[in-house]
Amino acid sequence: MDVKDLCLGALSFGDATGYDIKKFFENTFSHFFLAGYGSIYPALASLTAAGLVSCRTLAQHGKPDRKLYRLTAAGRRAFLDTLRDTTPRHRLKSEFLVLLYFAHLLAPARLQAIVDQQLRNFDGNLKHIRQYEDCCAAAQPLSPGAHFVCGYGKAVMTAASEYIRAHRHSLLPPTGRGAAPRKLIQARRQPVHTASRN
Amino acid sequence: MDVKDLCLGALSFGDATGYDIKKFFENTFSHFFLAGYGSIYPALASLTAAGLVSCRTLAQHGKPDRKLYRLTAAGRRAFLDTLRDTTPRHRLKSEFLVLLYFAHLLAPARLQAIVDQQLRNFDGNLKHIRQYEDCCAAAQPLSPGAHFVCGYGKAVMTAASEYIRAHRHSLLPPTGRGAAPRKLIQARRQPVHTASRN
DNA sequence: TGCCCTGTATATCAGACCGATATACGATGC
DNA sequence: GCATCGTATATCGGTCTGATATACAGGGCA
Repeated sequence: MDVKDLCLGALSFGDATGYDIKKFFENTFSHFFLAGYGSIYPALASLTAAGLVSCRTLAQHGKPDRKLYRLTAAGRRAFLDTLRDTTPRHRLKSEFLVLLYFAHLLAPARLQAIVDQQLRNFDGNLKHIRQYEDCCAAAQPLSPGAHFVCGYGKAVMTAASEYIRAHRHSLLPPTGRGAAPRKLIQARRQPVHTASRN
Repeated sequence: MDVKDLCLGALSFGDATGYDIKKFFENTFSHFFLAGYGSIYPALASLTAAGLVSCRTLAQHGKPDRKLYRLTAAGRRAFLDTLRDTTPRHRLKSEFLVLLYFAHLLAPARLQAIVDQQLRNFDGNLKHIRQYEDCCAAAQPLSPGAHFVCGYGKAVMTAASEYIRAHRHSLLPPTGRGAAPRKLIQARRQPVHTASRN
């Protein structure tokens, strides 16, 4: 199950350009799967070469041509095969937790900043899911699958936030009154720099 | 923050071989960061070339030589810099949730098998974390960071399991008595095939 | 008017990562 | 006697990541 398969899945809901597909991933899969243009465009080229999608080019004034992709019969079959045969993985990669594992090497202010930032990220993601649900539900009821994965995201991120809020204090040194804690590492104001994921 | 940095972190607890480092990742970071030999050995080679770790070779009878790596002063500094400067990411990649999003294209039996397997995976991971805590705590108390990330893993995976158990029924078609649900995709017995991650 | 930023839309590229595979041998299990 | 597991190294093709390039329309703003 790679980006190619995900593109087939996105196209199973209707024709789309690479740009649209990325939008779809961001709206729909943001909390459990993301792909950048660097994955999507090569994937679409490869799918076209394999005859799993067809492509027609729509000229535009000024802007680059839109390339509208459509699932072929073979593509639809290939996607169903993937759904049937994939052994699904489920994997977290968290530099946030790595950093906290090394809490003993972090300055308290830095630690607090990291934790606060992660809580804000969870809040943002939760808000995004709620908006997605509301916005889609306005058009037509969410499919059971979509509803389930949104609920999953909300449940897990809410639990994560609660755990962090309840236990963040345990990461700080015991703060023995006056026992000035050595500053191991200076905290540094960080530009909020969200990775671009082009 | 890449595998190189994680290797520096692992070596901050003492000298180790590439093999040891992988074991360390599996024991300690399994639920939020994993790296295979294909990442670790090149990383160690590159760190050695950069002077951030030193390496001495211990001959063995029969088996390949052990290459024991040690953090240099420069390596320790580089690691602390990374801890101070990294903007931590936190990212889930779940084919499991992708599959469930497309529940409408899955045969009910397949759906059940996927969900059951994921619940077993969570159970296994939870057991692993508990064992790690018990086993380490026997030697010396867990560091606050280690304790926190273990608790995080347990909280999140418990919440995920509970959510799945509570809502899995919503993924099945409304099962109108006798309204034989079309079998869209046959379920297929899968060899339990856990990815090797060499 | 000029300037910058955002949104639409394509695409490439170096570097990192993933998972499979190869090699080798001792010990353990059946 | 043979298979499997654990120790220990390493490479490799294929994929993914994140930065960057190009190009123009439209809106905000001074």
